Amino acid sequence: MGETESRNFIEMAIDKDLAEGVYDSVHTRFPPEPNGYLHIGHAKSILLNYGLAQKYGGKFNMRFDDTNPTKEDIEFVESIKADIQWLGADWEDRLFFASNYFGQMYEAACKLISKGKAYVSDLTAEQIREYRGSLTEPGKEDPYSTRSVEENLKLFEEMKEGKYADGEKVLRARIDMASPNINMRDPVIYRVAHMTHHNTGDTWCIYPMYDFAHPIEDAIEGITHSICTLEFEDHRPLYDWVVRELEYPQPPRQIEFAKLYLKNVVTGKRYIKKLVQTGIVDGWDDPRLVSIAALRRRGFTPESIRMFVEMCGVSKANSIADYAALEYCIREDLKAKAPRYMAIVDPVKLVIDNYPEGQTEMLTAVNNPENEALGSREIPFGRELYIEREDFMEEPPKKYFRMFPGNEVRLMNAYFVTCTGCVKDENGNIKEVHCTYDPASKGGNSPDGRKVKGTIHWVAAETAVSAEVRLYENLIDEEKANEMDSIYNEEGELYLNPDSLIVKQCYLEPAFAGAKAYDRFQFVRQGFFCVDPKDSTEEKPVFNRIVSLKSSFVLPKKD
RNA sequence: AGGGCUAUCGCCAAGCGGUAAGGCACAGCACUUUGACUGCUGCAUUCGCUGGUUCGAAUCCAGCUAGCCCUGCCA
Repeated sequence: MGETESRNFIEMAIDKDLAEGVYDSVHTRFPPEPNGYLHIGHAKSILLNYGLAQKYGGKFNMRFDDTNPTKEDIEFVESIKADIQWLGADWEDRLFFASNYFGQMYEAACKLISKGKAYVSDLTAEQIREYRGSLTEPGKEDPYSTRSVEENLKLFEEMKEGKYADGEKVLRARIDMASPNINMRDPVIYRVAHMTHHNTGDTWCIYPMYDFAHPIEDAIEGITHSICTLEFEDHRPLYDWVVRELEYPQPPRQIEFAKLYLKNVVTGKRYIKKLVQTGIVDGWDDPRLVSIAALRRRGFTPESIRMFVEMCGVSKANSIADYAALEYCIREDLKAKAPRYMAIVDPVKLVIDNYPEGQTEMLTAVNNPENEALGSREIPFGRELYIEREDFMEEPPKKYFRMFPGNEVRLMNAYFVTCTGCVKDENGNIKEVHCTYDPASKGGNSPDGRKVKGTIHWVAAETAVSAEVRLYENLIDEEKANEMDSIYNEEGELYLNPDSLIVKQCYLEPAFAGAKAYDRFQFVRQGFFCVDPKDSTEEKPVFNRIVSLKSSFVLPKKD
């Protein structure tokens, strides 16, 4: 914790609390409801909470906020745990379930009743809504709010015992029906729900509401700073009311921050579900989505996501980050970590006319010039190679310095070659490119010291490994979305990019053989790729592009 | 009688009364066995608007404006 380091507003609040002795340590938590998959927005919260605990030498808890069995499923518990672990947030031995506190929450509710701060109401959901008033009008007193403490205690116990049907009775906190803050108008804190809970089974038929349960969960675990998103700002007075009325000695403090949104990505569950159903994406982990699982599958590393979250910062202003920033982070992380191999995505054959027919030789290549530790490899070279179609032009524009008739270029890690021309098929499409090589330039340097402007990559035709490569672009038609300033049209349909997925059979050098799921590589001049676990086998890996290098597709400007 | 929050470059974001950090994006140059990477350069006389206080205001005050959130027995 350097003195000069700039701090975000949450850290400043914590510093103040620590300085004033409100707390003597920091204890945070990540409290998801197990009702879906985690996405990039959750990553911010996880990393923020975990990071704060680390920074202040405090503790970080993992807690499932499972107080509503109607929306939750055990299925999500495991996926959430896996995603958080993958991100590197370590809760050590502190994995909790709010549902394990139901007994204490019941006692807490009784305490409130005894203090005259809560009462059982027979109003229906609809009546409660009517009595609540509106944004501009105050609410009306609940006719049942005058019941005695004894009667409330008895009724609440009967609720617990299952004497009442769902919706028949609720427990409400007695606060202020005229409060300008609607959350304070005698909020419901317990409801009846005859339903099997994934953790507590049929033990309970009453369940606490978030506003009541959450502060208790935090207090029980000794959380000091309960960090949540902006939409809960209005709930803070209620949070404070609960911990105060329950008389917790060192109550936690709620601090809110702005969620992380990404521009032009689909996050709505409804939409994703539809995309899965219609087969436009292949699941919740489709690489074009931004769930943690999708990002992992696409090849993002935990480090890159951490970098991205740190880069975005923490504030209270609603903001939408560019996906480009995320891409920068993965490039930054992988550029020295991933081996750089040659692969041809859009092949055209290159024939070296003066190279002996039938001859092959092995050439040495460094795996990553920026990282010696990654070592080197041997690559087969021969008379016939594949090169990238865009690396040859019969009539080059200005400043094009790759292959064109008469031009000499370097085949990366191999030889200097001089282009002699090309062969076309009956439709005028280029079938093969021809050249001659300079045997003295083996390794890629000419003994006479002459230079070449261009260096291109290649794969020997005979030994090339074929693999499927999926080139992913944004699922959303960005041009349209930017123009309309929304990813949805008037009918609520997404502006989809029809070319968000392009599948290609590509030629890879033999070094790719045996690539395993989630292995990451850089295809020289084509970007970063990750082995997609879906449909992949060791014999036949399927590659995903993580992000292209800008220059890969840059052609010389026309003037 | 509505309440809460927010507003600094295309996108994030520092700034906390002393004269606009940084990152992404973008553009240009240099370097290069990846047109990548790297390096250098450029990119807000101005902080939503209008007044006020002050020697001095993005920072303090007042009034506007715009955006987000809140009327679940969801979280």
